[in-house]
Amino acid sequence: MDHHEPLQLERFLPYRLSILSNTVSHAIAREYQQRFALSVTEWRVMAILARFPDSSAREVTEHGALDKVAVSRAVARLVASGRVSRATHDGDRRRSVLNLTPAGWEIHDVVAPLARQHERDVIDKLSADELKTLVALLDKLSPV
Amino acid sequence: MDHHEPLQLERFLPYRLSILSNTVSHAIAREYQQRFALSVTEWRVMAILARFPDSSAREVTEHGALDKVAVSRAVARLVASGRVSRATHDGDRRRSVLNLTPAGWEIHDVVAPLARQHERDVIDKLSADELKTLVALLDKLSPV
DNA sequence: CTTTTATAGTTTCATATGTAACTATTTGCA
DNA sequence: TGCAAATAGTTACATATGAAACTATAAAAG
Repeated sequence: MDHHEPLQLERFLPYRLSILSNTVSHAIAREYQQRFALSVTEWRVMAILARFPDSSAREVTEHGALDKVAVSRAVARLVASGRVSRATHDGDRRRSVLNLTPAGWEIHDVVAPLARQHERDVIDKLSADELKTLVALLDKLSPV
Repeated sequence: MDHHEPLQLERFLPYRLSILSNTVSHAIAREYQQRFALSVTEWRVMAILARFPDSSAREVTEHGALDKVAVSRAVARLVASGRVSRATHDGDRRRSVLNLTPAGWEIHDVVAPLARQHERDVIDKLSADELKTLVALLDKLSPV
């Protein structure tokens, strides 16, 4: 009585996405991990603060779909290493106001182009139209 | 002299992929994590063994783009909990021959449909044509 | 007001993970 | 043969991560 139905992994979407995403993120991470002693989460927080200055920790978690504990820890390390400044929000003393410091921007300005180059390596496998289509499809799938 | 170029995260592909992938995988994992005391890696190994019986540990790492240490540990736990059997390969005593046990198949036959349902929840946001297109685009992007 | 409830963020603890070093076995080749 | 190099897998260590409990502050309700 053998009647199992294994997942067709090679066509299983969550699995495909996971492999692709990990491969790409990992490739980018290799470039900055040792060079700047920067974890993936730390870099992600920096990228979010570059794009959305004056964010609170919670806003960072929302922008990045990150865990709040992970953000708390990454921010602590980034503040300790002088890459991010932390102030208290006027009018709500629970909230933090986070920004890249000049040292943080310096790193950002090196890593961001590396990340862009890696993205380019990936998307160069697609035509302009295909890329447009892919982004549109991802928009449709996005939980947000 | 302020001339920084933050990544447009909301359009940055690696970032989009990572968020989507994490969100989907996490949603699936919630269902089996506590219920079967099964980690994500363990489930992934089980799914691979269901699809590719008699795999060695190395073959599992290749099919799943997983780390060999992660696989070694997951297999150890799965063998300990009686969900996977491990034999030695005839003719190469370094290699293991891994398979789901009946207990492993029982869990597989519960979790696989859950995973499929979650995939469906995601995919249902797309038309049949759109899904076809997405899979084709992912094929193009895939490192393998 | 002042008490309850919600929110921002941190800390603690147990577990997961990655890198590098290690063991065992096999293969290649002098 | 027999020894160097490669391969399968494990172990050890340091670090990362997630869930739950905790602190501090703010908002809402009575």
